[in-house]
Amino acid sequence: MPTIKDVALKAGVSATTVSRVLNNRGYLSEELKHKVHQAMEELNYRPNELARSLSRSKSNIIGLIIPHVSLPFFGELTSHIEEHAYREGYKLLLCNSWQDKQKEQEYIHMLRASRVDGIIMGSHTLEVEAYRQMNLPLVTFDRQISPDIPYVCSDNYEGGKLATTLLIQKGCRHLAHIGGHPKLNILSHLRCVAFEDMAKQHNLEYVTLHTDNNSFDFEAYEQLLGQLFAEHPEVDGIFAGSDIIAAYALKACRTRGRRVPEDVKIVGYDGIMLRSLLDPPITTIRQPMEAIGKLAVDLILQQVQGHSVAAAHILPVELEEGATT
Amino acid sequence: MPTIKDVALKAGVSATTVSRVLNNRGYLSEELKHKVHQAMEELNYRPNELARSLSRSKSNIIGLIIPHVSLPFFGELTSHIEEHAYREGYKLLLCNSWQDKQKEQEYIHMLRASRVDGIIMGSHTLEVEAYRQMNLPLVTFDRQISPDIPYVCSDNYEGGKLATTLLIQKGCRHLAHIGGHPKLNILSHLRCVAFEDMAKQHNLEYVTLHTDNNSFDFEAYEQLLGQLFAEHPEVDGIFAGSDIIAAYALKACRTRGRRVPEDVKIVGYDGIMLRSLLDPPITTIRQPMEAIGKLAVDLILQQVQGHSVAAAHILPVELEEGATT
DNA sequence: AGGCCATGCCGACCATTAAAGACGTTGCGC
DNA sequence: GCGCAACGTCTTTAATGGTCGGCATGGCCT
Repeated sequence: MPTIKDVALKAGVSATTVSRVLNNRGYLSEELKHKVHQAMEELNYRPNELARSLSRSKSNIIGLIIPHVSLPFFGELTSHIEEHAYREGYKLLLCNSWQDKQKEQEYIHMLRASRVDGIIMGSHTLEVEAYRQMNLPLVTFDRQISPDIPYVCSDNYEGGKLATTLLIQKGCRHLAHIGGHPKLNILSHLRCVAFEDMAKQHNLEYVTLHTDNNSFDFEAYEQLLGQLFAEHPEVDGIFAGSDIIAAYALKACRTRGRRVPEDVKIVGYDGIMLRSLLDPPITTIRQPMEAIGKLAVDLILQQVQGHSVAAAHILPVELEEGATT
Repeated sequence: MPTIKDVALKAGVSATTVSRVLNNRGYLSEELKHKVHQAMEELNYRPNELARSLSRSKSNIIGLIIPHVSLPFFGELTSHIEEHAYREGYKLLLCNSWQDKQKEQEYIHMLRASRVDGIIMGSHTLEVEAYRQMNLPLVTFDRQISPDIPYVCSDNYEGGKLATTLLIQKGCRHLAHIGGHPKLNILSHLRCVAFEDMAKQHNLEYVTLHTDNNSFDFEAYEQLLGQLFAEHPEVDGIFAGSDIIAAYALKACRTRGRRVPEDVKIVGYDGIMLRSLLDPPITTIRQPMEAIGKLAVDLILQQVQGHSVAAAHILPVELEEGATT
């Protein structure tokens, strides 16, 4: 790989001058620019980003820690984040935490050592102190860590309210909610809170089920649904914490001969693209994933530029009716 | 962020000694090691990977270019690649090419500029020359670019054969294949070739449909299936080029009142985890994704270490029967 | 005395950037 | 018409944070 010196030699100027042409800094004659550009092309030169990063103390890399890219929601979110980051001249270092405390901590260390300019956290298993200590631009998704760390999330409460209200309005009298995260500091838990509030408000019976570990285990979902139908056969309305869970609910209904939406109505959450391959299409609360991804990147960039940013960033959700209600 | 000098000062030794402790080089007394480690901990010191990379001319970063992480197959593959890379001390820079020529080229430039140690390509829209020019450890997935660039793929022909044979054996007489990539140099096209070979061998009628652009457009799949059922209502066996396409096929059958598997049988390809949320579970040809991911990483590492590697790496597939056959 | 062990010090090196300096030409004020 | 600053253009030097090799310096052991 040619270096700046090779270019300098070929163009008959000093390395600094090449650097100045690269960055368009200071006084540069047209002739010189041309000469240098030509030399760069002939050598197929690309400036070494490692050296640039070291010199400028800025890597233009954003670290992304999520539970797992292969989860549809996080896959889509990652796509959007990557796209906006790239558009702004940033690269994305991907880390799958598997929702594991130790992995998450290791990744944080690794990203700090790599001098990433900021970290977007979609996985949060650690204690508050661990995040505050890292002393780096940070944005979390769906968790409020402390008043000075910005977070992005969808309007979880409103989403839960919309979903539950729809079920009630469509005539459901025995409601159930199945969610993934029982932890209170995870904002998605507000979906559950809203569900319970609505059910109480309408004096309806309701059940709430959660996976006990903080994971995204597909088998756990199947088990939970089995449990739900065994213990509460009267349930006629399910608000699922994600579209994936909704898909399992749909499958569980079909297996047990419950017709959807006639006998049981189902509402999901997220609005992942893949729901289009389910049949019937599920009703869901759509999160604005693209906006979330863009905002997460922007909040990192603003912090990088030294601006202070607001803590709460709650984006609106939208009810999208399919054929399961 | 503290530097090696800060650690040296705190421990009362020279920076060289700290570097020696870091890299376990030369003679080091236990006492010294302890002293230095303590200083590092107290300062929460992490060596600057940018500086190390620059100095060693090795970044320990692998670039991954794929069409899109949010496609389930690539999401899962990415997960495995990331996991194995991390286990070997490598980081992963993620690039979604959107199957776009220009983006792919830009990403290649960017990754070279970032001095990644190697590139895993799961997206290939460019001409052969573009790949050969990059002069970097490279591994491609599902495409043979040239005899000296190693590639990893599943046994596409065998997979196509297994799928088609199963359909025939189960009594299908009017076969159809729906695939995504009509390009011949993409190895997954062999699935289609095997399909046609088998159909001919058994003297059966068959249709082959492809999306015309080289994309993964979900709507195109739906359209294609509509076309298939309109023009060839007699079709009773579908070999889909992916599980996603199979899911759409399933949906299309249901919409049109064709029972699966009684009237139409369906076999997919890939074996993505998400197929477990489909109902009925689809029969599929499972690619060993974890092995593919691991191998791709290993092939990069071997090249990094200067070993020459074999070109072809074809991993076995497995037929997994669900309830769509 | 010679060999091993443990550390320090110096400088080159990686590729690039930032700040300051050099140098010939002009223009301006007095 | 002389001194001096400004100007445009490029170069020199130092810094970024770490690695690495060589060489020097002791102390301890045999």
